Amino acid sequence: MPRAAVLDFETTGLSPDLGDRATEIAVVIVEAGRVVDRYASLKNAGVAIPAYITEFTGITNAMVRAAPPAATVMVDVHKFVGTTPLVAHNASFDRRFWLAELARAGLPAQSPFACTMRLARRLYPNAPDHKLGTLVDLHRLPRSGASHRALADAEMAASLWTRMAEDLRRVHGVAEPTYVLMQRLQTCSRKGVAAFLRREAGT
DNA sequence: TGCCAGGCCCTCTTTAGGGCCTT
Repeated sequence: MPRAAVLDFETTGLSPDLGDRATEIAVVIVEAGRVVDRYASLKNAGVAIPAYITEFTGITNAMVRAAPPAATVMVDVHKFVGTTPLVAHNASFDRRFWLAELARAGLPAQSPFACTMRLARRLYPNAPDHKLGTLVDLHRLPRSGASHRALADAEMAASLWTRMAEDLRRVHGVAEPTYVLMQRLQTCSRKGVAAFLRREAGT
């Protein structure tokens, strides 16, 4: 399995277009099915965190006030990720914040995104739902740290990504489940998944 | 003025609507 950077943001809300900001970021680098590096930091974006968000994530205004400036963190994490392709659970959410936070810091965004939620909907259509926590429990993957904190959620998404690559190999007979293959799989129609997998397995 | 996410994905669809998922 090729190198991938699994990303998770905690934020003040759902939309950077409405002024929401990232309060924490974590990136877990996976390579050959193993975690080989980690980055995590709270970020001081100079905005207040709504009480319901603090209740949800455990991240307080005092915690982000003591954190490095948002731009500093983005410079660091941008360097950390480099050209490694990105992965996130419900990537459309993290991608919007990734682009918005990089733009605010004056940094270019080049990495592609793959989405563990879209992949899971195709590989595990009968799961009770496709929330990250449900899928982690379904596959009995480890839960480390507090849910709804960036590093714990990034670790869980990384475990899920690795598990999906394993399942492509072991269950579906795909010899080499590359990042690009998984990115293509996530855009298959539901009816097209079986044919795609048969084609990739050469059967 | 008042309201406010957005993209995916299914279906009783495509001249649309509503649930899911992220914080």
